[in-house]
Amino acid sequence: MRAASAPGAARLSIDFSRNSAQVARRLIGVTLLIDGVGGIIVETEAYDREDPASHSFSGPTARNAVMFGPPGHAYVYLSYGIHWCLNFVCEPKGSASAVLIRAIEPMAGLAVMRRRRGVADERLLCSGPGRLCEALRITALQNGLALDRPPFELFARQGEVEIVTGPRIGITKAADKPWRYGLKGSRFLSKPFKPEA
DNA sequence: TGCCCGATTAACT
DNA sequence: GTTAATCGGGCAA
Repeated sequence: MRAASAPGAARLSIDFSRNSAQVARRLIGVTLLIDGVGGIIVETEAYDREDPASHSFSGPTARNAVMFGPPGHAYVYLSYGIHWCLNFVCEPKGSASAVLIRAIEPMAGLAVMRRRRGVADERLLCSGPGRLCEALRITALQNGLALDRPPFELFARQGEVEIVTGPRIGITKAADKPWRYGLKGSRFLSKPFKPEA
């Protein structure tokens, strides 16, 4: 991955040559910008080909083709006929694994996001996969684009972050798998994590 | 070709 | 807590 462009910004330290669960964990705290609009990733979910809940479970199709391609690219799909969802494709290549970006903490372009979303509450701008795609204007146009060049920008997190895990949301298959990752205590999660036992 | 369902959200009761 | 909105993918016929 090439470093992000802004002067003085932390160099991107994550890569996608790992399985989706590891990438999902490492993405928490990373800053994602699209055309300069975005914020800190606070919630992700992992999917791979062995996973009955994954789009890639039944093999390659026109829709999920990007998942079977090289890592470090964006897989965007339409959910429930209404909402776009953004994923990052991971290694190992051919595993058709990806990480769903479920929520970000808005940091840049707040006014633009509010206009696109039609809501003023900061916590409702990007707290959910469909919401953040509307705020960042992600559509099928971004499907298949590389994440290491415009309009995408990724910045490594500043320090260590506390990460919580839990079952994924909105699925019926393999719903017990704890492949949801979140930034502990974040106010911008799409749903709270169950407190640790 | 038709039918069912979904990695969601917002507006209800 | 429940449900409508809304449409493309995937599978059966």
